[in-house]
Amino acid sequence: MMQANSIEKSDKRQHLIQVAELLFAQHGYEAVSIRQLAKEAGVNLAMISYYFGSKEGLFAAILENKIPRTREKLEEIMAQTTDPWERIARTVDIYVDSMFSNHSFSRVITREMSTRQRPDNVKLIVEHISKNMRIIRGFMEEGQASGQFRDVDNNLTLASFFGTLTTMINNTGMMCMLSGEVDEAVIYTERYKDRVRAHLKSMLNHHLIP
Amino acid sequence: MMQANSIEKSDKRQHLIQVAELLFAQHGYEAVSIRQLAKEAGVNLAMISYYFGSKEGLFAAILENKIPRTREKLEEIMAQTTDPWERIARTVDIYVDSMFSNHSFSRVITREMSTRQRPDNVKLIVEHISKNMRIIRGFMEEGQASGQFRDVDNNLTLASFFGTLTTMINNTGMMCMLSGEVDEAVIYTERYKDRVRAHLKSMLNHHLIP
DNA sequence: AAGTATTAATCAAACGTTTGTTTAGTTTTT
DNA sequence: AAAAACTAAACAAACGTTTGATTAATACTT
Repeated sequence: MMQANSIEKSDKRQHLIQVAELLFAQHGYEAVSIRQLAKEAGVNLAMISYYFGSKEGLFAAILENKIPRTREKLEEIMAQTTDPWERIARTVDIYVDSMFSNHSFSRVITREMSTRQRPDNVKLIVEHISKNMRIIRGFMEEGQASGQFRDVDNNLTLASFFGTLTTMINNTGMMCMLSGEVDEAVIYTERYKDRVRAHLKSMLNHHLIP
Repeated sequence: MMQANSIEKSDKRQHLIQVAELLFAQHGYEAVSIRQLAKEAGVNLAMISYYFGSKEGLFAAILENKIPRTREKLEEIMAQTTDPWERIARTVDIYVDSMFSNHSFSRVITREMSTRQRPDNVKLIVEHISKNMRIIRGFMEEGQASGQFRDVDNNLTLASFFGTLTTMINNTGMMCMLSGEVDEAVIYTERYKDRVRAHLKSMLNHHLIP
């Protein structure tokens, strides 16, 4: 009974987080008012300040739930494989998968990251992501140390990798117009994900391996 | 004094555009209020609606001034060179130059493009940019037709090209953290631009040329 | 176990700003 | 005198946050 209660409580808080994640993903952070949010979640709008202190606090709570996932998968790669190129290839698989599966929220994150507003959120995001990027850079450095990889500009290579994905996700409008496609949903199909994976692997392969 | 006034007046519209471009670039579109804008420009805030109809109209006026430049340069390439790879290489030069020189405003544009808000502006931007991208894709297709280029995924290659640049410009925070750099201004130095040019050319070269 | 005191959760209403836009009137140009 | 340029003030809507009261849950005392 004490357990049941605390679960219920954390459930409401969690519910608010889930609804917020969905709405932020659909319309962007600043486009969603806490009134809209509270209405959609079926709670009083004062509860947002009550639970999270502020709208920004709510956003931070969402982040806290989301970001650690990718890190774990990268560490899995480190544990399971040693070959530098295989590590890169699996990294591509992981990132395409996680960013396309959560494309709406990925858009919120990358958009928020590029904003100069709300520095607390920006700092949180940038720190997490660049930590992951350092791991990937480690993969490249190992390949270079063993002579399997070219001595490329690693940081800019990361920018190309990350930038390809964010462009696909944030600028669906442009990608569709390029493809002569009208339905944006096509971008998020499995078939398209395969294309992105193949492209990134091919490009990085020719870039990294002499 | 009378002369000075009349000159100022005829220039007032243009002055408003210039100040707005600067402020939007510095803080982003929605972060700049028309009050702040009018104050900075030294005009009454009603003049924005008077001249441009709305804040959004002002933004459109800025775009109208800015975007055509790159197109002209691409057409210059088409006129001056025929070798596919040389065309690509010169395209890299042009884009690195124009996006880094106007990095603040480029950020506004790419940010605005990825927003779902303000569809009129988005449409305007996407149409212009994807028209340019089509030209660049034409360069790649010619290289492929003549057998000099690999048969890569052209649209995704464009995403990598464009994404690399926008990531450099929009996510300076992440790039700095990766480089262990504290001063963001370093990203926009000539030395850095050279690095980006070299990276993009090298990557695209290995990607495109067998 | 019953009753009381404390704390947590919830709510409706209002707060004080800020936003983009419009009005109604004045000054300046033509 | 007609038209264009300009202004101060007001407008209505939206924003995130706070308040003060009410209900539900928990702890403590007897």
